[in-house]
Amino acid sequence: MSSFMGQMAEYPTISIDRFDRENLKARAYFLSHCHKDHMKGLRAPTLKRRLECSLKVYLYCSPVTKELLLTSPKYKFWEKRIISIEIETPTQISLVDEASGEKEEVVVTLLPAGHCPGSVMFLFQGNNGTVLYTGDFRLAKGEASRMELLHSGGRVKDIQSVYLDTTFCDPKFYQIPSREECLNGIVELVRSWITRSPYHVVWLNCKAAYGFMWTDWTCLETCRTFFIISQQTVALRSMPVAIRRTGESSYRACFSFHSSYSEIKDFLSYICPVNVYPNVIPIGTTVDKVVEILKPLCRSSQSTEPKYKPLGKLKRARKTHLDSEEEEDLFDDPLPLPLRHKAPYQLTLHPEVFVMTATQNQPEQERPSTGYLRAESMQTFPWANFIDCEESNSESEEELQTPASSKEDLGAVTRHQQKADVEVPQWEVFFKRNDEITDDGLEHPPSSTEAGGSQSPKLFSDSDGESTHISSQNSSQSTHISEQGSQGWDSQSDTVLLTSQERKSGDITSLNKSSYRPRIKESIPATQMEQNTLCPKDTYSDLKHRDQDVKIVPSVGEPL
DNA sequence: GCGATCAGGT
DNA sequence: CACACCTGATCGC
Repeated sequence: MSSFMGQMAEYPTISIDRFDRENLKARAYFLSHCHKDHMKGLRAPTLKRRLECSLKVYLYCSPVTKELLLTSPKYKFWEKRIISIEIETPTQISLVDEASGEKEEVVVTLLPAGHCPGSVMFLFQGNNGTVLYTGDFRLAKGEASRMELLHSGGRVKDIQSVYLDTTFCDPKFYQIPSREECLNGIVELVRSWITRSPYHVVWLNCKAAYGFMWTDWTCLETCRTFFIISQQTVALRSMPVAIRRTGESSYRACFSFHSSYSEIKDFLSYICPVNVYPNVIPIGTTVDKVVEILKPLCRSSQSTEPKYKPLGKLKRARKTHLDSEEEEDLFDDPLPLPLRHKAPYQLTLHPEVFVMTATQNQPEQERPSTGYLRAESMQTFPWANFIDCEESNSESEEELQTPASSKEDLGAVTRHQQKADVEVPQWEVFFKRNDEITDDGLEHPPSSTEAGGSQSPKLFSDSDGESTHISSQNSSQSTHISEQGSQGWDSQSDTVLLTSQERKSGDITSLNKSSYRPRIKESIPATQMEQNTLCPKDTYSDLKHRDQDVKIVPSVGEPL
């Protein structure tokens, strides 16, 4: 829970992620992402009144955040007062005091934060120095080094202060399975199930409201948070897959939308600011403890170090305080580094994946195996190798198969897929079923005859029943930017069934491609064009880095 | 009726 | 333990 009060020391007329109290006087508002704890006061009558009086006050955020925010009618009054800024596009903003006319210019750059859809960090540059507000972020080791706009002249920018997401800034969260590890684990688990037959489907039971306002698989994004408990962290460090079986038919994925302790340290030591301010004080720790951890990574604690160091040296220096094993490769490239995001940004996976057999026209006795999904099995599954997949399943997961499918030979999976056209299960029935039993919490499976022929009643059983699901390690509540709550959304949008149709249209590994790929100086969307005026790069005289294009937004009252 | 806050839940 | 919500109860305006 963010304890950031909204204002930064260097630019106190700006308010970020807080919209109450002192922030009601801000000259400009910034929203890093659409999570409620970063939106305090955003729809309060006091702020609404202020907007009506102060016509020059705007809210700046990413295009995705704007869309998400305006999805809720409760925030519609912001519609004409939100200016979306493209990712990685330095944009000049005028901070005007409406009473005195006093004006201050800042350049803000949005950098992907990897926390949830639309989430960004804000990099401010102006007369009071360069400051970085991370919001909530999950960045893998080395990702800061790949952010071009954090660099200038081949080295990291001179950053005065970092306002840092310290949610897991505690050694007990030293390592958390990476996005990629988690994703790979889930993808393999899903693959191992759905490739069995067209009737083996995966039910993604999504409680998150806005993970699914997109329409295809490449946007499997939710804002649910996964995290892991410390004891399991240790165990998982040796595991290639961040998934473990938690019940007869349930799996849990260890994942976090916040950077781990080591990732935080990696990030901060790379940025090496003069000051660092924790945005979050985790329960059980104190500001002092967090600062004690972070301060040594700041410039002020490294008096012997020159203010600027070539990155190559920085990289080597990092190893003195980071006992990391695998960062060699990440930092060997000379700067400015090309953007080569190995790990996708903003790719988040669904918390709960119900794996089940659509047993229409099939006998029902699928039997999920018990115990852990073996890490070794996962490892031996090449991405697009169904044969290996089946071999790995042959023992422990043999019981998963229906009698019908268990009789099939190893090549049957492919044939199944080819036959899917004529044997596709009636997915509508599942959804309908789901709707009907929603209030019962899936406790009461429909009769097999209702669902059509030999439809397995266990299809709708609870997670400990015959179906299988993957859920978070510590199930967390989903994010609803809509004030309507999840009920405000079609219940079908809360669940997604992965079927053979999807398998045909695109390999499941396309999940891996759903990355947000930041582009520098990308073309401006029409909406952006309407709002922002592109101006020559040298118009902002205070800008320290004239080699970068800067967009200027009309923040002083021009009708948008 | 509304918002703020808290407790308890996932 | 930790997130980011949810619902429901209570209180004050």
